[in-house]
Formats: sequence, C-alpha cells, structure tokens
Amino acid sequence: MASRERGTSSTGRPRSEEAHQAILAATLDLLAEVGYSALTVEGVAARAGVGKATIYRRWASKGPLVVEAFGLLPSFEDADTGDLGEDLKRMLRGYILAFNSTALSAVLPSLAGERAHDAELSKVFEPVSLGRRAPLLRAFERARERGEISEDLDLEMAADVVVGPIAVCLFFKGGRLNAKMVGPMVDLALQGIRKEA
Amino acid sequence: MASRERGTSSTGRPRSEEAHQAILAATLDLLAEVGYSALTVEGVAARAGVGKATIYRRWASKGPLVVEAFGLLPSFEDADTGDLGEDLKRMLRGYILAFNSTALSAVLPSLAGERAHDAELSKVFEPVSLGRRAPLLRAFERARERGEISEDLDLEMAADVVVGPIAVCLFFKGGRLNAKMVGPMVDLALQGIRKEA
Amino acid sequence: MASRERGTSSTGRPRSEEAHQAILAATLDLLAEVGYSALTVEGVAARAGVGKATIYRRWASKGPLVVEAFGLLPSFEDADTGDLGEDLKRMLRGYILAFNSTALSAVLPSLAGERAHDAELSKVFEPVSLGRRAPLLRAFERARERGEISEDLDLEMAADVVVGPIAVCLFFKGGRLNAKMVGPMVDLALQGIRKEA
Amino acid sequence: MASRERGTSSTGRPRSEEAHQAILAATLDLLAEVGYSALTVEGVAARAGVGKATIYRRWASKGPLVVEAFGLLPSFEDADTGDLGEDLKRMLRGYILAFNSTALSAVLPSLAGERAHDAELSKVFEPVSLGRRAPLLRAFERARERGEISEDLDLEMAADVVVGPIAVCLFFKGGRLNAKMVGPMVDLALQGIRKEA
DNA sequence: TCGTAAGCGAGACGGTACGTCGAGTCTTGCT
DNA sequence: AGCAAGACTCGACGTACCGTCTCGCTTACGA
Repeated sequence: MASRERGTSSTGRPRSEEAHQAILAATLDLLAEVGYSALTVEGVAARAGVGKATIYRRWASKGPLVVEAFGLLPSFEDADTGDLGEDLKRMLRGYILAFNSTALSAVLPSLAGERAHDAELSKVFEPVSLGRRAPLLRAFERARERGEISEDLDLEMAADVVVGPIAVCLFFKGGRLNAKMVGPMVDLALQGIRKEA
Repeated sequence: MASRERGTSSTGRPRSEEAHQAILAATLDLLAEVGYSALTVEGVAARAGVGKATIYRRWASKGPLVVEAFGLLPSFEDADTGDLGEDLKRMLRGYILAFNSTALSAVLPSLAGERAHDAELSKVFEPVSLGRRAPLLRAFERARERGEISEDLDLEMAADVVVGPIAVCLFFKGGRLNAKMVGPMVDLALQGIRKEA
Repeated sequence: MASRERGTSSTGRPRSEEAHQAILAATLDLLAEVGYSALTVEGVAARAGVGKATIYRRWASKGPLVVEAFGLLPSFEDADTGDLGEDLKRMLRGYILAFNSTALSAVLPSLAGERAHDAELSKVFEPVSLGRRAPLLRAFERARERGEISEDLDLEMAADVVVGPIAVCLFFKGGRLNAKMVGPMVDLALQGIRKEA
Repeated sequence: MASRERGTSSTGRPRSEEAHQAILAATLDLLAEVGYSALTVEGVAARAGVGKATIYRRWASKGPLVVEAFGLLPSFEDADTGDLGEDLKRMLRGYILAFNSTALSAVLPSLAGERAHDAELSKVFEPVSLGRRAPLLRAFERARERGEISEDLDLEMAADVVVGPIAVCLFFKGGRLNAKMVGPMVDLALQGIRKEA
C-alpha cells in the first residue's frame, strides 16, 4: 500500500495529483474516441490542460501511460454462488457489459496487440493483465474445493478455455460482444465438445 | 482470381509485378523486425528499393498493405485422420510451429489489435481472417458427419473454444506458444472442464 | 551566372524556387519585426506558408538562413565623382537611408553580435560581410590612383576609420543613424582630429 | 550607490549577498564559455548553485543580468601623459588586452547586437555603455585644454573616429583584436586620411 | 515506328507529432 | 521573507513520416 511515499525524501515542489488524474482521464477519453494507435501524447496534454513535459515526467511514453489508464478500467467482478457455471456466467456477463460501456473494448485489443513488439510495454502490461484474471481463477479454486472439478485439472488452462471464445470474438471477429452468448459458451466449455458417451 | 485485369483496358506501362512482390516481401521482413505500429511506408519503400508512390498506387495505406502481406503467411493446414481430436491436434501443432518460425507472431496480434479502431482495416481483414479458420471448421463438420459430436452443436463456438486458449496465450500472456500445450488443451476442450459424473 | 547547376545530376523532384523566395522574404519580414534572437524557424515557416522541413532542407539553422536573407539587403552603392570625400559622403548617405528604410538596422547588429559565439555563422557571414565593403575600398583605390591619398596608406584601416563612427553609433549609441552626420564625419576622418599646424 | 536599501523596510530574511555574487560570477563564466545567446538562466542557476527564483527575484530576465555582469568587466583605464596620441594609444592597448583576456569579447558584441531589438535591454545598457567611454572623452577634453585640438571639435565624434576601427574589427572582421594595430590606427585618426597639402 | 499514356525511382512538398529543452512562475519544507 | 529544489504551462527545437506532388526516365500498346 501507500504508493505515495517515494524513496527520496522528496524535495522541491511535489507533483500535482490533480494533473495526474486529469492526464489519466484524458487518456481514457481519447482512447475511447480514437484508439491506441491514433492517440497522441500531444492530444492527451491538450485535453488534460497540461504541458507535454508533465506527461513525460511521469511516463516514459504513451505505452505505460495507457497501461496505467487501462488499470483503472473495470475487470471481472467476483461472484460466488456455490456453482462454478453460475459464477462464470455472472462474471463474464458483467465483464461484457463493462466492455461495451467503457473504453475497454478500444483499449484492450490495442494494448494486447502492441505488446508483441514492445518489450517495455509488455513488462508493465503483464502484472496488470494477470491481476485482472484473478477473480476468474478464484472461482475455479472454489469449485475444486467443492469437488465440482477434478483435483488435478490445470486451472490456468481451464480459465483459458472459458474466456478463449471471448478473446477470439474480440480479436478475430471484430464483433461486438453480446452477453447472450455467455450461457451456451460456458456450458459448452464445462461439458465438453464431444458427445457424451 | 485474376486480380491482374483492371476495368479500364489498361493502356500505358503495366504495373511491375516485381515491384509488387518486393514490396510485400519487404513488408513481411519489417513486420517481423519492428512490428505493425513501428512499420512505416517509407521504410518499406526503402527496403523494397521502390518509390513511395509505387506503394500508394496499390494500397491506400499501410493497413491494407499489411493485410495482403499477412495473407501470404501460413495458416491451418488441414488434417483428416478420422478422429476429431487428432485432426485438431495436428492442425494446431502445425500452426504453432508456423507461428514461431514466421512473422505471424508479430503480425497477427498487431493487426488484430488495430482493427478495433480502424473500420477500413477491419473490413479488409475480415475475409482473410475468416478464410484462415476454414480448415478448422471443416474438421468439425467431418466430425459431425461421423457422429463424433452432437448434431445441433454450434461449430463456430466449438472452434472458438478450441483455439481460444491459444488466443489468450498470445494476447495476454505475452508468451511464446509451445506445441506441447496442444494435446491437453484439445483434450480438455473436447471432454469438458466439469468432472464427469 | 548559372548557379542553378548542381554537381549531382539532380534526381527527384527539384526544390521549389517559389518556396525558397517565400522563406527569404518571410525571414526579412520577421527580422525587421522581432529581430534575430526572437526569430524562430517555426515562425518563418508559418509566415512563408511552408513546412519546417523545407527550411531545414536548405539551411542548417537560422544563422545561415538569416545570412542569406541579409545578403539580399542593399549595401554601399558605388559613387565615382572624382573626389574621395564626395564619393564617401554619397555612399554613406545612401547607405544610411537604406539602413533606415529596410530591415538592415535590425539584422546587421544581430548578426554581427551573434557571430562572436558561433563559428559556423561567422564562416558564412564573413564573405558576405567583406563583399559589402568592396565599393568603399574601390573608392579609396581610385583616390590613391588620383594621388589624393598617400601611396603607402593602409586602405583597409582608412575604410575602418571612415565607417567606424557609424558602427559605434549603431552598436553603442543604440541610435538611429542620421544622414546629416555624414558630412562632418567624413571631413573629420579625412583631415584628422589634430589641429593643423 | 547603495543598492542595498529597498523602499520597504525589509522584514523577513535578507537577500543573500553570497548568492548575488555567485550568480554574477556564474554569468560571466558562462558568457565566456557559450556566449550571450546560448546562455540560459537555468544554466546560470545550476552553475551558481542557486534556485532559478533567486535569479528572477533580482533581475527581470537574462538581459539585465548580463548587463550587470558586463558592468564588472574592465573598461578603458585612464592615462594622462600630456599627449593626446599617447593617452589614446595607452588606453586602447590596455583595453584590447583586457578584451582578449576576459569575457569582454564574448559579451560586448552580443549585448550590442541584442539591444537593437530589445528596448528594455537597450535602456539598461545605455548608461553602462556611456560610462565606459568616459575616460576616453576626458582625454580629449584635456587635449582641448592644452590646445592640441580645435576648440570647436565635436569630441564625441572624434572619439568615435578613434575607436571606430576597433568596433569594425570586432563586428565585421570577426577577428581577434591585436594591440599592435593601435599605433598606426591612432596616428591615422589624428593626422587624417588625406595627404597633407 | 512512333506517339501517347501510364508506371517507375527519387525526392521535395505542406503537415503533424515526436521527445527535449528552456522560459518564467509556482509550491514545497527549511532557514 | 528568502532560500534550493523542482514541478508547473507554454512554446520552440530539429527529426521522422505522412500522403501528395513533380521530375526525368522507362516500358508497352495502338495508330
């Protein structure tokens, strides 16, 4: 906690928290409007009413700035109903709603696509990205404790199977995500594709 | 086919096929080296030994150029062994190998990420993207004919469940794809996550 | 005389003579308005309706640009009346008039002051500066041929003595130059300060 | 005189004389090193180990600061030998030596050049500039009292004729000043350019 | 066999954004 | 109050590409 303290005893004028927030807000605004690649630091500065130097003093480039802004966007909201299928359906439905009502749908693909070529960006994006998956994994852990799923199931992989179709829609079908698809999708992942013997 | 004919009966010097190929090759080279967002038309022209106008005469911008170059990269290679699981495993393993040995791993995330903000790009990317999934869907169709899977299964969704984990790895785990993960992954998708009663 | 040929066989689009002139004109305008040190390349580009790169393609920095613009301003206009004093008075009067009616009074001190710290500027300024003195020296040479002045007089130094007071006014008295001062000034320099025996 | 008193009776901590001197010294240092136009207040503050505000509290901008620093540099040192020519030669020789061994040669042209466009700077530079000429004019006054020069000679103009060549060298010949040129120069100015009848 | 029409490499064009620097001002906590 | 430190907004720097536009020069076809 308390990320406010800095190692050095902080001499000179302290950085303006107000400017910090204005920059992040402007970044989210613009991301939603024009997307990652068309986002310019100059534009963010203008929108935030801030000098460019004030941005570069805090973030090395637009990548980390966008990652921090991204971190403010909603993620999975944990749901604990006692049933894995129900938990997953609630979480995914909530996520899709958040997706369609915030800059998420504009930011996430951009960031994910960019990290492939930008080691620096990848490094700062990693923990944020993992942190957002945590509620999902917790649902699987609870299911394991309840005996709903096999003891030696790879939970990471299971989570990937569940959210995978959303990723595919997002990146390859260009399409708007629809909360209605969640039910069948989760059912299919839980029961398996192959016909039950 | 035959993209060579143009509506107008083509008087004057014909476009150089040599230049065309050089441009696409240079594009793939540079995509692998620097990624989509750092790729510049100027750089492609220089690498291909071509004037910028020669590029803009054929492609409106870097988006469509990259999409066309992307279309040259390998996709799923159909495998028909008589068993859905085996088909899928072979296709995915082959794909992952292609992925790690060509510019694919650099190009695909970039393009997929960019399309979210670029309607034009999205439009040209769509058919290419769908075409590449076709072998996968065919395998499912064969399995349905063989009775391996339920008659009323949504094949699109099933395909998404199978390749989903790969997409997740690619976009969110920054990770190199490993052909070894394919076996358990396909098995899990086919049998389902929930413990069999 | 044919300064248009360039050593290299000049491939690509040729540089726009129109832009060249617009830039020099804008430079002179702005020099007269704001002076050398407040002159910005950005401002020149805007005034000339030209991109910054078009300026930097021709001149390495604002120094050489200003020097070239300076070279367009009027200098001494030769006068040959058969009398050294009369020649000098006419030339200096004409020069002072030019001085007060063009950007000269703004440009010359700035450039002269700047060259002290800028070797590059000094180098390009040198020939221009010397060229402008030439008519003055020619008047002294004619006077020597006529026997008006001693055979072994250092003409350079004599020229300096004549124009020196103008330089002093210009740099240290901040003052507007007045054509009326020319007569007594030239007389004093020609006859000497010390009372004639 | 006594610039220490301020109108208000000065409550609070008094201004540090130490900082004042450090700033002026740093200014002279940097002027000699990089010249007027490349001199930055930021640089002066850093060199002097002082906050920028401490400089702006005393001087409105770099112009007046430099003028004050300039005032610390040596000027003509009066010489009274009973002969005008000798007085002038001694003074000018001394001045040239000072010129070549201090920041003078860097500061003087810059300031003189800048004042043309900067009314504020011109205003503060004026008295300093005039004050420095005073010893020169006194020599002429003594010569007039001794009858060496005509009663109705314009002393200002005479002084300009004598120092003019130095100014010309300084501003237009880019050149280092050489004490050897003083003798002939003064002689020429005193005796006149025109051959004696 | 030639003229005409388009494509070609090269590179300049007017722009926009980059990331940096300094100007002059404004907090901090300390003296 | 002044001090050093350093963040603030602003604006210019010089560079890199954008997508467009001449240049002088190939090609190829159709008259």
